[in-house]
Amino acid sequence: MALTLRQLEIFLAVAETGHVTSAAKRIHLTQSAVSMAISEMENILNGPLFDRQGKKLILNDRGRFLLPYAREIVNKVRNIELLLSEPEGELVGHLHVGASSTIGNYVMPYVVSAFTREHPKVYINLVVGNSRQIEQQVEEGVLDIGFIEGLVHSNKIESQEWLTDRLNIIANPQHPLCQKKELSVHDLVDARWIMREEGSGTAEIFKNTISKYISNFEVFLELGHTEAIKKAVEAGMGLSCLSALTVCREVENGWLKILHIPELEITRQLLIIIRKDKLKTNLLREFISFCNFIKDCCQASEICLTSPYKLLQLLEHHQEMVV
Amino acid sequence: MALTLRQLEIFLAVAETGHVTSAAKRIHLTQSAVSMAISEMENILNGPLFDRQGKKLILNDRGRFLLPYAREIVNKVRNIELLLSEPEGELVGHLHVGASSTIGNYVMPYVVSAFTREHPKVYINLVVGNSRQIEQQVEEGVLDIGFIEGLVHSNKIESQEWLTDRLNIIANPQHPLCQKKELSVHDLVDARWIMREEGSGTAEIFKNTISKYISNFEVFLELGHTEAIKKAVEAGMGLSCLSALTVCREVENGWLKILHIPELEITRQLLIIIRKDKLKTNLLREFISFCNFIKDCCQASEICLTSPYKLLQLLEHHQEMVV
DNA sequence: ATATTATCAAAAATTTTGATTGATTTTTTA
DNA sequence: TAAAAAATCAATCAAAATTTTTGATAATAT
Repeated sequence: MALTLRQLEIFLAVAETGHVTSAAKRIHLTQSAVSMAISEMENILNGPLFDRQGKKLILNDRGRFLLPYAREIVNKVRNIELLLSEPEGELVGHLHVGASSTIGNYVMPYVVSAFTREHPKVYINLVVGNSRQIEQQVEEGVLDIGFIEGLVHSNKIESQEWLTDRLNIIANPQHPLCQKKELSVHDLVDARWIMREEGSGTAEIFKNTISKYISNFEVFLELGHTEAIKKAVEAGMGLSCLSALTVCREVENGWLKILHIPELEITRQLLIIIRKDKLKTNLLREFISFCNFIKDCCQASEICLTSPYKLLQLLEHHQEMVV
Repeated sequence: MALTLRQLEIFLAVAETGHVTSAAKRIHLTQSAVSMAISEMENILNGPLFDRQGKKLILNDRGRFLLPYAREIVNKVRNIELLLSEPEGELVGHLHVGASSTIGNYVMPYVVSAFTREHPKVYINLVVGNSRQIEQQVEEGVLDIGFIEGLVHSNKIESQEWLTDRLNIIANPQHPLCQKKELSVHDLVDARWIMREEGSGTAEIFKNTISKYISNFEVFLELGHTEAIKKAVEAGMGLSCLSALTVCREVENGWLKILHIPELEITRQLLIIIRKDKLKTNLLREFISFCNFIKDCCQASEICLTSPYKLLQLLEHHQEMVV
């Protein structure tokens, strides 16, 4: 690669003015520097780019061919410099975000879409996996930031508390237990349970907790997907226990009902995780503060992010605060 | 305009290798020059482009944002240089050609050797992969041209039809079915099938097609390599279905026989793919026209490229036409 | 006669190198 | 298994090499 950007710039100036001297003035160089740069280019490209008509330099076919490319390339580099070097300017960048399954499927899509709506030049790549995988990829540096349930294992990672998730026991609204007020664990003895299969963190926590109260606790049906479980519960096949984040929309619409049982009020902390030694770019800092804002709002208003619409409401609020 | 093309090149090398030292080797600079160039860029762009993890340099969001632009710009300038600096006369250059497995193993070697025989100063690097990989590398600009079976996914790529491939059902010549004239699908009910294992495009197409006619279609033996399958069929272990390109030599020599079954006449289009915005150098243009010539000849004469010798015959014909 | 381009050697700026330092990773040893 | 030693790597600095730019001059066109 022998051509330089400088040469392309000089070429543009000459092509556009048609004169070496005026081009030199335009880009604050001496006439001699411009002349030499052009002949160097013609050397590199193995042939002339201009027809010399007396004192004028007029593009020949090769020069005409080069012109649009030179323009495009120079413009592109200028744009990039502007975008990346302006610290106060518009936010740009490619952020790699990871989230565990529940967060990744039920929360992050809204967060990501709201954030990119505010910062259209930002591209966010959302990776969904289990908490272990996400943590590992954050540690490796593949991901800039991760959102997980549960604990952090690596000592290279720092975490901060994000939203609090609640495990809800859900039932079809026509279910007999929904009619009763003041439920207790003992009302659940004869219930049929529909749960995620072995390996789900949510299911495990719930089984451990309820086993303390109900000795012969047994799962009636195991399903592989959260959505399938909700459908089964809606259909009245039994009860289940799922993250509030995954069921709040159905609850709002009255398709499912939550059974409040004092002994089984299980909450768990969602965490934001980042490598300790990670240098926070503007973009990353901004994204974190955006997430923290969402956290504050959710805590204050007990709102659950059931729709992009709700998040947008929060955002307007955010805008006001910024202004 | 502070950034230079050199810096972008260096940035690419570091981003792609993840290390300063290996990047330096790749572009024939010292470790120190590379290190300084990167920090100079980070200066110009007012912030880091990499996370330093011990000895590794991993792109951060700003670096990832820059990467595709850097690639594009560097590629563009390289293309322009190549194109404009190419002298008339003897063809020279390094062509990067990719081909999917069948084409790459059974067709391209002949094409490449014939082409370089005509143009001894040309070096061709032939990469074999699956169609997906080849397409991606053509899109990235790693490959100048690709040859694939199946469809193009990227909208940055233009394709043109090349040879037509046929799936042939093959049998040992002593196989009872070879004695019969006028075969139909129903004659295959009791056949033993030897196929490529799960994941082979060819095997998949065939299974889908024959399942329409034979309900309990079952594979008797799965093997990992095309050559192994041919050997097994030659040994009389059963029938198989393979691309005509891979079996035509054995068929010509009488080691295998093709069973023609009207319902199972499966053909598929082989494609030549190139980035839409690729500047075609003399070399690339010449290579494409060479491939098109081969296509025309194969269509006209129903010849299958079973040997370098046959291709040479075609070439003599080509020479005549040129002269 | 004036203005302009091309060319040359000298000056200025920049890129690259070689050597060194400090950190991290891998291998060896206890 | 843990500690010590060796090897590897990135960053930094000053010197060297290279490239770019200048100032002066010759050649050419209006």
